Amino acid sequence: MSTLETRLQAFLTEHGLAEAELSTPPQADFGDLATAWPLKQAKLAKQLPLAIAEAKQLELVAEQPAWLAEISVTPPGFLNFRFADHALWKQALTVPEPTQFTGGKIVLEHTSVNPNKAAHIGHVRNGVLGDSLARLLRAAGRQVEVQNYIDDTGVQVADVVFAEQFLGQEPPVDQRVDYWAWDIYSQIQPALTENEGLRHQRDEVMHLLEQRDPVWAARAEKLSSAILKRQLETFARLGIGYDAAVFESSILEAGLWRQTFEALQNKGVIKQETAGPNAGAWIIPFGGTMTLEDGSKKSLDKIIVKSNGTATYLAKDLAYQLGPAKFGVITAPLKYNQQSQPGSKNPLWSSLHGQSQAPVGGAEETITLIDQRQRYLRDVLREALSALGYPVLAEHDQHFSYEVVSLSPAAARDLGLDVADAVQSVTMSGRKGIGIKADDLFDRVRLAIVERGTDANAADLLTRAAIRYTMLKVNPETELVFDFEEATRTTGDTGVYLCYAAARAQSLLKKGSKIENADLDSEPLEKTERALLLALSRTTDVLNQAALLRSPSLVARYVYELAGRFTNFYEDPLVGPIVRETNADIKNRRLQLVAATYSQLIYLLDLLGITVPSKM
RNA sequence: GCGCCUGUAGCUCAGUGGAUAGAGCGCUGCCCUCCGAAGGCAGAGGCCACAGGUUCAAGUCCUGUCAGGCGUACCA
Repeated sequence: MSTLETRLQAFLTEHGLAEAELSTPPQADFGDLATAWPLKQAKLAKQLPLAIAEAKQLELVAEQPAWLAEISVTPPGFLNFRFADHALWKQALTVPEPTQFTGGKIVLEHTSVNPNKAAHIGHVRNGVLGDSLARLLRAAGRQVEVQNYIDDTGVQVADVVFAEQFLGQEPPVDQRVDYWAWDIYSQIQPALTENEGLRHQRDEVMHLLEQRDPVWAARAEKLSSAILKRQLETFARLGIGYDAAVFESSILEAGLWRQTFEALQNKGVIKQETAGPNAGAWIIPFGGTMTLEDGSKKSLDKIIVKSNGTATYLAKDLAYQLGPAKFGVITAPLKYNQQSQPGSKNPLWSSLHGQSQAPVGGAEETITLIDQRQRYLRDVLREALSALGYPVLAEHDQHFSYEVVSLSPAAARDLGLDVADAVQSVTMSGRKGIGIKADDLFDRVRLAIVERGTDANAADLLTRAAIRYTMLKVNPETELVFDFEEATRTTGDTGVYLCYAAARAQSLLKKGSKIENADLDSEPLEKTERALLLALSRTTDVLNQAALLRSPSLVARYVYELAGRFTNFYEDPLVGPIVRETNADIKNRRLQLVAATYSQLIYLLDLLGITVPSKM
């Protein structure tokens, strides 16, 4: 069914206002939607905008459809439209559903935390955005496969495995392995920076991992598997699961990197430098140099294989992108094992020592969700795809970029850091061990919720709601300055408030008598009633916009608005208390509004991965 | 140097070229003998970083300046 907004747009197009853009008027009494079309036309038509508006008004009123109650004009030349209440009712009581998109499979990669440390709040932003985007795209009819890429052969894992040997430390039994690794990883960094010999040893470890040396590969696997297990549990607390875990080691073992390397050579995309600063390395030649502040010069070519023979992150990512897990233009077999995953009924296809075929990969389109620092690398990757002869695939690879999470000075001090007063925010750094671990945050948020007397099950769900909403309500391109006081808040513009609104609605429905065939138009609506009704009727339009822009944040902000409208209605002395209303028609229509609000809130919150506890 | 992102209330953030720039927190007052006070109402608080430009109309678009962050690493 077309929405009221699209019907109005079509109506205007029929009457020569094809370019009319609709917006919400600043005051509800002007109308439900308005256009400034007459103002735009004034110069072209050489008439006063008000005159144009009034002429157009007459023309439109002559053919005014039943679903429009009023077409009015306000200075200096706005055309305003008010929908008929019965049309709003019809729209609001229809289950919202975004327009269905067509297209092949989307492989959406998110989370992808290095399996060498505990997940921190920056990873949480990634996972929440990714999981919510997957839900939104699926609601809009797309087939989405969510992959978690496990970089188990990279330098970060090498660092911890090496540190484990070098520092002679074993993961203690009484401590979480991901927390232990977090500390070990940052502890080894200064030594690696200062001591070149040590660095060489570490590089040798990395080389052995890449060559799949049995001893070192086994060590790395033991560690990274244990850490990954913890990370999956962490994300499960937010209701985040995956369709597949694709391991870098399996990509190497399947020979995908070797094939990619050959293709890059054959197509002349890369070349080996014989002289200069990059001697011995394989590079994508961009040419040119840049001059640093100290006057020294640096090559702008991008290294694919280091002079010591190990591949860079970009190289392995290219093999992943081209291989069967994503676009599948390089067809070495990649096999999987089916596993259970925490907090999800769906199985997880894991490529680690995979043994069977699985319905993974074969993407028409890929979305890679990584923070904006990776922008340049994603651009280079797309350029390499193009150069290899896959310009269409390059276009079908999208980078969903978001800004990092940094720490407020208070949050940084909370970690024991010495922060100057003038500092605005503190960047997290895994290498320095500066950051807030996801589970630590969850525990603190949960504690704040439990302190209000919430039972365990509800507290878990509310924690999830609070965290997810915190990450979603902010525009992804805005740096998120994290603060404990704000994150643990249970009032105001929070996920808890959204759940509260839904819980109130549900409780009201339990107490109110059964909704019969109410005469919805028997008495005029109160202002807050109509504002709520109007919001309910707009939901499908908002979802369409959000799906088109691939913006879960848009949904999040709209849910807050909807919850606010409901609260205004609920608290309105002209409306409540509803269950004591004596006029049956009015009571029933109000309960009808509550029912619609409740089902829409549940539906929208589910798109955000938020489940409302029935009691809180 | 070059490239990308961001400058909106004390703080954290919303804001389709359109009408009187919004929310939460914090601050000041109110409101539970009535449907869940994790709520609501009212108030104070804004040269929308700055300067030009485009436009009937600019927080929004363009140019420049300033400030912050990030990238431009044989780290991912």
